[in-house]
Amino acid sequence: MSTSTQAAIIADLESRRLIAQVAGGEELRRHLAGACRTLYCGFDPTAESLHIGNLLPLLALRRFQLAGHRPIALVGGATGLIGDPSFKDAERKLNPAATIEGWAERIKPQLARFLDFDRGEGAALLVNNLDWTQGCDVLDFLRDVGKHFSVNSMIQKESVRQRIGREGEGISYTEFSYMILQSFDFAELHRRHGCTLQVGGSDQWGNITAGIDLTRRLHRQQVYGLTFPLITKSDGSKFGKTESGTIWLDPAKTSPYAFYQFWRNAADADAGNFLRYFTFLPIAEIGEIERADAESQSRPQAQGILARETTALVHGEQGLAAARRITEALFSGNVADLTAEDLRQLELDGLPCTAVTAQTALLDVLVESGLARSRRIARELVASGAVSVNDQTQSSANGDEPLPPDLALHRDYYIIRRGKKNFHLAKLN
RNA sequence: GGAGGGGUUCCCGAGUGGCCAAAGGGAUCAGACUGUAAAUCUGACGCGCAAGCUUCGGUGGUUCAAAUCCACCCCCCUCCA
Repeated sequence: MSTSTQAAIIADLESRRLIAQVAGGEELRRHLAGACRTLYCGFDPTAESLHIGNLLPLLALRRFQLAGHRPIALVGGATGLIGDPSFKDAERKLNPAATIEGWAERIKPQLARFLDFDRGEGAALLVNNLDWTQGCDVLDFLRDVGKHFSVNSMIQKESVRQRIGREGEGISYTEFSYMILQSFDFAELHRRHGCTLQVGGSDQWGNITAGIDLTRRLHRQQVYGLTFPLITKSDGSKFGKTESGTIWLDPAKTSPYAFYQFWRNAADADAGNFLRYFTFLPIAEIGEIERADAESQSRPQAQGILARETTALVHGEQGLAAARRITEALFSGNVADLTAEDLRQLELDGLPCTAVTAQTALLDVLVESGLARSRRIARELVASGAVSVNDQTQSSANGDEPLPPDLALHRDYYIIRRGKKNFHLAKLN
């Protein structure tokens, strides 16, 4: 690995607009040049799977590794027990320790998937901060670590200020201590593995700088920090959520098809940035895509490329193939052309499927499939012409009728559609 | 422990005895226009085909009638100790 590559990581991140804040500035750039450095990013187990909000830092670790550095993915088995209060407007309820532990175990392989653990001096590491926090003696911790923190400066941090200053919500001592734990992680990773850089979302700035301070005080060593920008959407809505909720990385929770569709539906104004943030395409190529889309009067290419790249990254070529098969079948084809095999494959590929009988009324199919929340809503949808079965728009008259048997594709399947892009398979049995 | 302020439909937030399934905003859904985009416009948004039924932290009470009044309880916030 050449020197220039290792140093170029910062320029690459800059060109992708991935740098929000840097602790160390020019010094960090020099530090990264010419040697394989160790950096880390933490991921708390707050659910049974990571979600696309975690994708940006995860991919960044990979970018650093590709540039010749050594990434450490940290699972917050300990910090997950406490809960990060940063920019959260309310105290969160504690989950049982066993739950957190289970989540941590499920998250590990998701982290591992993006990193290379067999790469000589740059080989990635997967650690759990529970390993050095669990047996920690309270008195020792307060004396050796706590003494380095000033509550005065802790309450100044922007990340917790709203919880302390404003009316409405307070902050427990538990959550307030989170910063100390995360700081200790950084210092400990420096001691154990020579880690000199922590990266994270910009909401982590306060925790990262606190860790830099602690490492200096504890080990008299200069370490660095770098944060990524908060991902925003052009319309101001929250990134990473859809009607159906969070976009997870676990294919059992968000199918590759749903994942693909999420990206495919990115707004024009966001697509370019998302390509920079979430793919490894060269920056010049991304610029070219943007230029072409801006000039062309027809449908843009960016979203399709974005969806293919990200889906392949997270779900592999097989997942991508499945996602594209479903997309092809539903959006560009004539469903009548689908073979029995195709339909079976759609079900296997993860298109949601519900079993129905020859007696189930359309309204009930809509409710059972989750396409409508209640029969009353289902009725409304049908009345407004939002529901189609095998490409045939249904009218109110059909609501209480079962799906006509002669309409079943290959005697077995119906493709139920609500609105423009919500599809569901109904299987006759 | 003391004093004060609160808990309303997914969220924010009005409502202080009937006109309340409950204002307004947001989110969401659908339709129109499009390109599976954005913006815009229209409609829906507790459950029910309907009659009607079930909601306003919990329980019990007052009343012809309660989200609104009373009692007790639970939870949250602020300040003091």
